[in-house]
Amino acid sequence: MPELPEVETVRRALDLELTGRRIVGVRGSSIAMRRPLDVEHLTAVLPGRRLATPRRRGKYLLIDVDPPGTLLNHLGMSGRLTITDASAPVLPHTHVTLELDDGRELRFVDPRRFGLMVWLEPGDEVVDPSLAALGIEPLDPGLDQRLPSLLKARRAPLKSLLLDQHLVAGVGNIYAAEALWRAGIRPTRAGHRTSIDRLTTLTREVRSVLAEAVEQGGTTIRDYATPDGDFGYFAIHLAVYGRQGQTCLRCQNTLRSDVIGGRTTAWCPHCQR
DNA sequence: CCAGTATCCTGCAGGC
DNA sequence: TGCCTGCAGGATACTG
Repeated sequence: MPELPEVETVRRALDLELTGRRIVGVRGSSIAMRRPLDVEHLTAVLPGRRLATPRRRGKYLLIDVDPPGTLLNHLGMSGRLTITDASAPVLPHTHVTLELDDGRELRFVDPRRFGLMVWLEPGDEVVDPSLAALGIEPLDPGLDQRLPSLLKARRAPLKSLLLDQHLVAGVGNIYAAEALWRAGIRPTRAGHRTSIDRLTTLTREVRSVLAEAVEQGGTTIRDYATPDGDFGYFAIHLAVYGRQGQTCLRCQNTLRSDVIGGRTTAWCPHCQR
């Protein structure tokens, strides 16, 4: 579920709520996830350390602690992080709970187990295979300069290329569809058959749709980071995602949907060329 | 190297 | 009502 804006929103909420808190205990059970979850290991290393300001890379959350080390998290499709009082009921599929020194808990819930929570020693970050392979950070300067030529060099559909985390890190199925609609480009169009001008437009729309979504999440974050609440996910007003069969907001034609690279993609056949 | 497909897992909506 | 199927906002191993 979560794409870059949702992960960034969670990151900000964690920073606001938990930075400076000390971890006093870890609960959970080891289980197969995208990488094996090793709760014994987490229990061995985390207690006594304080939460520092978390970082984000693509859709990965890097929860730094002091003394230094990092809890690497990915929410997959169904993952959630919640801050609760210790007395709050434990949801099904709660895999890891960090007990904090103020009586609250940070819980990682992930029914589908496509997510990830692993410990990184200082220095592990640069060699971690997932992190090391990530492409451009879409909100960093340099995206405009680098992404169009990367897309131009590939023959796959632009929709698939936007989802490739090795090229640009953080775009998922929703925001890829939205950026293509904003740019007026059909999602099946091959990278190498698109002009650099249009790829530049697409690149700008990728950044703007992500930035807007982050902004919207950021403006309401305090309401969501309530002590017993989830961090909500924020979707900006969506023009195409999930709207197949409905009217295009730009040209009033009917939006359709196709499976591209195995992922359902809604788009407008009239104004996306 | 690149492009495309299968796969991991659970929950839920929709059809019968 | 219950059962079955397909699909879900992700990443990656594998095939050709």
